[in-house]
Amino acid sequence: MVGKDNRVTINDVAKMAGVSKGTVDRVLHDRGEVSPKSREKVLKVIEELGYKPNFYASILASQKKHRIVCVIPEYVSGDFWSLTARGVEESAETSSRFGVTVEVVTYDQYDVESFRHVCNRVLADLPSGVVVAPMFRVETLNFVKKLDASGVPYVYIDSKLEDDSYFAYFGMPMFQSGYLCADIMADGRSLEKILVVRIERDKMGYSDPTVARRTGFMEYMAAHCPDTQIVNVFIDPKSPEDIRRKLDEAFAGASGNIGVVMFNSRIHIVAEYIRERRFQGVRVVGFDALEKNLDAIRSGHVHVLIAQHSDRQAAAAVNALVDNLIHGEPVHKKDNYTQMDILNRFNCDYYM
Amino acid sequence: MVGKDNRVTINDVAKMAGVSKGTVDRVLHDRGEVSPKSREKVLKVIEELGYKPNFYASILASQKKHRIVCVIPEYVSGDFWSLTARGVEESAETSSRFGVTVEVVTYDQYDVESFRHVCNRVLADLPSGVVVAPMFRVETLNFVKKLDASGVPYVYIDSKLEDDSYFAYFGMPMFQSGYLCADIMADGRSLEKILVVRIERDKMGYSDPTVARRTGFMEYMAAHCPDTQIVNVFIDPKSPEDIRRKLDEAFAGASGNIGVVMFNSRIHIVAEYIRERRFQGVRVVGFDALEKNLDAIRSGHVHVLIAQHSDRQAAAAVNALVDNLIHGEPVHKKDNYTQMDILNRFNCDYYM
DNA sequence: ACTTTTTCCGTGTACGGTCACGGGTTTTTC
DNA sequence: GAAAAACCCGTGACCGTACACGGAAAAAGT
Repeated sequence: MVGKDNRVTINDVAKMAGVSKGTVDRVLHDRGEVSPKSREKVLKVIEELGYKPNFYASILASQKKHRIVCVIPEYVSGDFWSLTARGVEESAETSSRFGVTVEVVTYDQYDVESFRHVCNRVLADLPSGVVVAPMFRVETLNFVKKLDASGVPYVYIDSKLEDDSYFAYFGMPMFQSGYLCADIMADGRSLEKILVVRIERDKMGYSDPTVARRTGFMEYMAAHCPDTQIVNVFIDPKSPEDIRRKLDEAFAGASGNIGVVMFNSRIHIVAEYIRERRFQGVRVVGFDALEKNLDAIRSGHVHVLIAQHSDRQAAAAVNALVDNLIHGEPVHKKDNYTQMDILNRFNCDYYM
Repeated sequence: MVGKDNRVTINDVAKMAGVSKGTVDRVLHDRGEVSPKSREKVLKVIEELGYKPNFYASILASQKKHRIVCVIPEYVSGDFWSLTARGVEESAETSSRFGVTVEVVTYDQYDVESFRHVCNRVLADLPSGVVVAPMFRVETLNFVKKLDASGVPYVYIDSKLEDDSYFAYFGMPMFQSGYLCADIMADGRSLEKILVVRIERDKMGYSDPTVARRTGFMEYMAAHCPDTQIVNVFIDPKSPEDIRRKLDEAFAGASGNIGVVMFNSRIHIVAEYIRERRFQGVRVVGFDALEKNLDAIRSGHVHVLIAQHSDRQAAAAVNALVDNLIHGEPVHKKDNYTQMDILNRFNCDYYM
C-alpha cells in the first residue's frame, strides 16, 4: 500500500501555530519578516503535523517563469544530435506544464567562433538553467565559469569537462564503451587487422568526446589481442568520395579476417562502402542508433551497434534542472552514466 | 525554440465562445448537458486558441481520489518480481502527487487458488484501474472480463493473454527474446549440445510466459544449428539439490563445447553449479538482471544476460493508467514492447 | 513624550480549474 | 394549454498556495 492522504494544509499549520497562513508561508520560503519566536513555533508545528506543501497549488499560485537553454551542435534530421534534440523537445513538453520553457540553440561543432557567439547570446540574456554539450574545451570552461558566477546551474550532456561546479552530467561512459566495443569486435575471433575509420578535423582546441572511447578500445586490444593489427584510416569529412579510396587502400592485400570500426555515429558510411564493394565476412561495429545505422544492421552490413539513449539523456538533463528550479530538489546523482546498449539484428527493431 | 507561453485559460475560451466557463468545462469532460450548438462552438474555439487545460489547477480543483491495484506474483527481495514491485513503488510516488494511490497485491504463482482469492478481493472493492501480470490463463481471463464489465481499465504486464479489451500491454517480445538468446548462445561457435534447464511445475492451466521464449530459441536452433543437440534438463523447484544431480548427468560424457540456458530468471543457480564444479568453457546465457545474475556475470560464470527493464515496464503501466484516469489521455500505443538489453561483463555495471 | 523608523504579521486577491446548485427554456405529457 | 419533465447553462464557492498591501506594535531618534 502506497500513498497516504496528505490532508494537512498551510491553514492547519497556521491555526495550530496561532499565526496566519501568511506567516507560515514566510517561514516556508525563508522570506524573512518573521520573529524568531513565531518562526520557531511554526517550524515545530510543521514538524509535528508532517506538513508537506501541496505541490500543485504551489505551482498554480506562483506564476514563476523559468527558461532553460540547451546548447548543442547543429543537427539535421536523423543524425546524432537530432536524437538529443528530440529528447529535449520531449521534456520541453512536460516542462511547459511547470511553466518552464526550454530553448535549443545550436552551434557549428567545427567552428569555435560560432560557439563563442552562441555563448555570448546566452550570457546576454541569462536563463535559469543551461544544458550544454561541450565540444570546445577552453571556450566551454570559460562559458560555464561565467554561468557559475551568475549562479546559473548548468548540466553537461554527452561529455563533461574537468571543472567541478556543474550541476549534473548525463552521458555514456566513453572509455568503457570503447572497451566494450573491442570485446564485441574481437572476442572469440582472430582478426588479422582492424580498420579504425576516423574523420579528420581541424585541431583548434577541439575536444573530441570519442578519444576516450578510442583509448578504451586500444587498451582492450593491447591486453587481449596483441597480434591484431590496428590501422587508422583518416577520412576527409568534406569529400565523401575520399572514403572509397582510403578504404580500398586499406583493404588491399588483406587476406584474413578484417574488422572495421568507427567511434563516432557514422558507421553507416562504412556500411555503404561495404555494400558497394560487396565485401563478405568483414566485421563491422559502430556506435549510436541512428536510423541509417539501424538500416545497416538490418541489411547485415553492420553487425553490432553500441547505443545509448541520447534522447533520454537530454530529457533527464532538462528534468534535473526543472526539478531543481521548481521543487528545489537537489540532484540524485551528480554523474549519471547511461547504460550501453548492444544492438544486433535481432533486437534492434525493439529499440525505440 | 520550444515551449510557448500557454496562457490560454478556460475563461478565454468561454469568452470567445460566448458561453460560461461552466459550459466549457462540461464539454471538456464530456459531462453532457450542453447543446450541440454550443458544444460545437466551444470545440472550435479550443481548437483555434490551442487551449490546453492547466494540469495543476485541474488536479487542485478536482479532489478526486483514484486507486490503482497491481496484481503480481509474490516476491522476495532480489528476485524477478521484486523488480516489478520496485517499478510500481517508484511510479506510486509520483502518482500520489496526482491523488492516485497505488496498491500492490500478490499471489502465489504456483497456486491458482490464491490467485482466485486475490481477484475476488479486488473485485469486491473495485479500484479505478488494475495492472495484472497473468500467470493463470483461464482465471485471468475470467477476472479481466469482470473488470471490463465494470468499466475498470486493466493493463497487462510481463505477458498478455489473447483477449482484446485490455487497456495496454507492457512487456518483452518473448518469442524474439528466445531467438536473440539462441543467436547469442550459438552464433559463431559450434556447440555440441545445449542444456535447456527447466523448472518443473504443476500443470494446472498454468500459463508459462517463457514458452514463447523457448519456441523462439528452438526455431533459431533448428534453422541455424541443426547439428547442435538440445537437451532438456528438468529441475524440481522444491529440492535445490536436484539440480546438481541432473546437471551432473547431463554433463557426463560430453566432450565438445557445451552451452547452458534457462528461460526464466534463475540462471544464477546454474552459475552456482558451474562454480562448484569448476567447469571451464561452458557457455551460459540467461535472462533478467537480478542482482544474483549480475554477480554471476561479473564472476564469469554467466556470459550474457538478456534483460529488460521490468521496473520501467511496471512504472509505465501504472503511468499509462494514471494519465488516462487523471487527464483522460488515451494510450499512445496499446502494445508496448520493451527493448531487449544484452548484458555482458563490460556493460552490466552500467545497467541500473 | 512625540515622531519616525523598523519589524512583524494578518488580510485579501489571484492562480485556473471543478462541480453543485438553481434558474430559465424548451419539450412532453395529459 | 397548464403542469411536469427534460434540457441548458450561468453563478459562485471552493482547492491550497503565493504575495502585495497596509496596519499594529515595538524600537529608535529627537
